Amino acid sequence: MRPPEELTTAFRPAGLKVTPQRQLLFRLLHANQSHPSADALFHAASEVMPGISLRTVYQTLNDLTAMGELQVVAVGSGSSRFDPNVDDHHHTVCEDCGEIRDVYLGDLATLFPDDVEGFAPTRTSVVFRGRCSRCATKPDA
Amino acid sequence: MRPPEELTTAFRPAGLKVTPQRQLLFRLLHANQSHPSADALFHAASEVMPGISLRTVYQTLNDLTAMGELQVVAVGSGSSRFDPNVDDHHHTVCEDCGEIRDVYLGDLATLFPDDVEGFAPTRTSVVFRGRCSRCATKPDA
DNA sequence: GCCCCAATCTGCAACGATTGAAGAAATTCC
DNA sequence: GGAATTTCTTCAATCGTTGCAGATTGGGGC
Repeated sequence: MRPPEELTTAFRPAGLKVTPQRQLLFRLLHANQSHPSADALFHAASEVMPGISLRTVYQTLNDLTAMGELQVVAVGSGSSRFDPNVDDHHHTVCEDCGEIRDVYLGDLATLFPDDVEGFAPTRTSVVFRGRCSRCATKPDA
Repeated sequence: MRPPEELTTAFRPAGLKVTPQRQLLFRLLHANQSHPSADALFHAASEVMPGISLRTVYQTLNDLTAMGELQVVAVGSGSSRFDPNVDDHHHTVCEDCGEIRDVYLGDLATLFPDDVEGFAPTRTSVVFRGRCSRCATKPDA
């Protein structure tokens, strides 16, 4: 995701308005590595701007995703997580606490088998599930 | 997933009862390669057994998953898809029609980078997104 | 074959995540 | 500063899924 200032100047030509709510969300998302859910972001935003609505958070997240500034990480159960890192990368997911982290892998071009007829993958996503370091050292749950 | 007869004899010792509803679902799921959603399965079951409830379908799917007879495939948006193939395998997902197919990949042990501190993946899932052969030849949407 | 108890079935309400719609408020361009 | 358009908030609705309650049924023991 581009820095807040750049997004500000990118929104206007696209016919989108730059509101205080959006600017706040730009700031909260920029370089955010926590892969927040819409709700997590809503709570973070509410601390700074009480009264902001969850609907606005969803709206802005969708706009940013449509513009290619965000990537949606679907980990399965629960809510979608949003990733301002739109590089070609992958994720680890902690099955205990839900923490998601970015992982960079080498070239995956050779991964897809030759014998799959008529399917040419455009995007490949790899998810590693396990326990994060914090949860691994916790007393057994 | 084991064949219906084996599941029948496996359920009883586990304190689970073998009902007509469950037997039907065993049959509908066995060797089913369509990765059906709960709802799709509900509709298929309803044709054979009108009056069967969606709740029962969910219940049975959850039981089978807990017993390790089914795998849940979370493709992101929409509903969970259930896979009676519990081999170590992966999936292609058609972004047009939602079709899911199984893909067998070689050893992925070397895929996870060494430099990720404190995370040891227990399960790795790879999803290839693109267009299936049928959708690829369709007039542009 | 019959009984009894535990497990299951159905129907419905409730839940979490997300989106639709309407009216009030704010932003942008001139 | 003003008009037009977008966006904000609020509230209801949707979708997928689960919780609950009461009626029903499978199945081991007799």
